[in-house]
Amino acid sequence: MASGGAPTIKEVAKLADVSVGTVSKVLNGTGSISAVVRKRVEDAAQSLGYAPHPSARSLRSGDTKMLGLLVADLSNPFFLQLVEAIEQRASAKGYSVLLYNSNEEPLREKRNLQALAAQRVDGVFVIPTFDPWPGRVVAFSALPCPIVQLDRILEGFDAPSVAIDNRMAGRLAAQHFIDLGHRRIAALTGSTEYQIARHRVEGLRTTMAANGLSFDETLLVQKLHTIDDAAAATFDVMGRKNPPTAIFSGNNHLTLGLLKGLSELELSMPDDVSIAVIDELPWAGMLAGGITTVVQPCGALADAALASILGDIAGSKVGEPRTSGATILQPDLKVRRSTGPVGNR
Amino acid sequence: MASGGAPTIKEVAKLADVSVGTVSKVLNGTGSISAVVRKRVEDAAQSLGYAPHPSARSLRSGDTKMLGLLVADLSNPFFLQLVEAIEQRASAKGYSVLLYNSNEEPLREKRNLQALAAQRVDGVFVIPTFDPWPGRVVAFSALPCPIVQLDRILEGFDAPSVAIDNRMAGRLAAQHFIDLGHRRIAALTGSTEYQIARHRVEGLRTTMAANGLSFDETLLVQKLHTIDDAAAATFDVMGRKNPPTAIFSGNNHLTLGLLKGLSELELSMPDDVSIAVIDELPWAGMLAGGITTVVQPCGALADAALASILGDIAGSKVGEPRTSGATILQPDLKVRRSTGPVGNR
DNA sequence: CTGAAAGCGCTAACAG
DNA sequence: CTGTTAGCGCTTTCAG
Repeated sequence: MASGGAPTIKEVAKLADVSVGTVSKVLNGTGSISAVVRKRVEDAAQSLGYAPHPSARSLRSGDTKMLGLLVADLSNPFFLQLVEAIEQRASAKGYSVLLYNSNEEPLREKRNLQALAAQRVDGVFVIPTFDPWPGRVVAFSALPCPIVQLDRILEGFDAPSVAIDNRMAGRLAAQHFIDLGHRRIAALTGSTEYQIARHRVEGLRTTMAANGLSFDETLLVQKLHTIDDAAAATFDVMGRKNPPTAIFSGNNHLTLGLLKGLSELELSMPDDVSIAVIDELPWAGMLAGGITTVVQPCGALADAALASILGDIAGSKVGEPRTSGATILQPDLKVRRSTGPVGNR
Repeated sequence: MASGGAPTIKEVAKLADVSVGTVSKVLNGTGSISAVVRKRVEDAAQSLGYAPHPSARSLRSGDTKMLGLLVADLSNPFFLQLVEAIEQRASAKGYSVLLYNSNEEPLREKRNLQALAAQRVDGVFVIPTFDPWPGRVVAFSALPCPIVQLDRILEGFDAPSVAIDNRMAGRLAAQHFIDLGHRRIAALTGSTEYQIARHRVEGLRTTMAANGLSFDETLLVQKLHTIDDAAAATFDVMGRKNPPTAIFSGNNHLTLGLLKGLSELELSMPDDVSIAVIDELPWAGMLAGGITTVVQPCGALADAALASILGDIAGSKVGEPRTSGATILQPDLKVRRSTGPVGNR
């Protein structure tokens, strides 16, 4: 065995009896090369199993063909779907994905960002953690590459973003409930200090109002965080003398608590109460009939995010300013058997 | 603004009024440097926000500080937990993780492997897809870096592996059932052409035998793949004149089908039937009482896998042969309320 | 159309 | 102890 490591462009050149420059041109399709030489080079590269050394390529060309993916919480099924969709599309475009999970820990997000910044990736997708850390927006802004925010949009961070119309998400659920005759609707939601939760609740409210209904504010349970929070809230509202006939859950996490609460109360859907939630729980199909869900178009979100990054990458070459538009896609209501007409009680 | 790009070692050298070699030594802790110079260099690097260019570093040193993670199916909650555990540990050791999802598609695994091979990562974790593709073992063996197989072990692929004792997993479940008085035990399992499923069933069988019981082979439903397969199998066995009092599910996927089947049959656990399954479903807590589960020690698996890779990386420097031992860890039975004593029917 | 050579940023040998 | 220098493998002018 002659050489220990992987074949270099030099060896290809020697085998094809041309210069390294020529090999590079052939393999990159730059410059003009005669057919015979092209063939010789391609054969030589093929027979040696040559692949260009990424570090050497990057060092010259300045790009890395890698994209960073900074996820607030991998165990959130919705974020995971986003990760899957992005990985697939990035791969198809010839990019590799560097994955960082923040696990909803601000400190971890900070460290991940530092690691990412040192990596010289060509672009970054970020789903920010819920809780901020000091200097976060500044740190994100200082990234020397295109960045796109997904789902959660940071206040004051002027970078492109891709998310759904969260007001519409609330509206779809509310209208569905109303169409089924529900009037007493409860809502479980996170802290409305954050845009997402606020918009979702706004959607509920405006749709109720548009139908001439007023939202019973005592049935709006906010600032819920943990699964147990949501379960407790479920206990609370369903235990009142005049309980709601329908419950809305504002995210994946709270839905788990809602289901847990209902299960412990031995209430069944939709007979005892109708529920509609935001974000698909992939395994909810095991519940007979499934759960009526406002689903986000993960594929389209990933497409838009990747387009934003790649457009920015191309744009940066001609010195264009970083685009910072907000892409807003529409969610979709999937009606399943957790919701039914009111009044069988 | 003077320079457009990120600061280089040269600029640090100029600012600190030393040579680039000295800067390199200070920053890498190699060679011996006087305290004053060290301080000057560190300050200069600090104030410029200098971070070494990874491509340049890699080109010289030959390593990339990146690890590849080739996952059969990201949407499998168990694999996802493994990914989370590995990412966390790799990050802590200063490695970045390149993620590739095969989505159980052999072709995608093949393409991912090619991409990975071209990336010159320092090591690879692989959870192979269930179905093979022509030349798979050869392709994996040709990787020019340490590799470790996780969970699924490829027949004929002589590389280090980390997995649990799958026979023990079957034994734990069987013994638990038997202790509760169950005698008619059904099992849902994948194709026993694969080691994992085979070992799990073996564990069931030997434990039954050790307790003087014989396994009713008509209650062993093999070659199940989809969720609907498992649901149909559940319908089948529970619909017999003499149905089982307990059901075992061999993996995450089949558990979903089992739950779906039971839900549609309106059978409840553990009153109508006890169930015990392999692999945690993170969201199963919403089912009142949870599901009795044989859990795999994800953290320990990740630790072992990383140690194997890093050990191999260190080893390869002194020219040691690639270690190819199989690390086998023990699973753990978490008893919850889906199992109960037999005979309340 | 093809070859020669510079140099991306860094590390490691070798001089001093 | 510190500086100088030769490349790592590749792309890209610039000559021919």
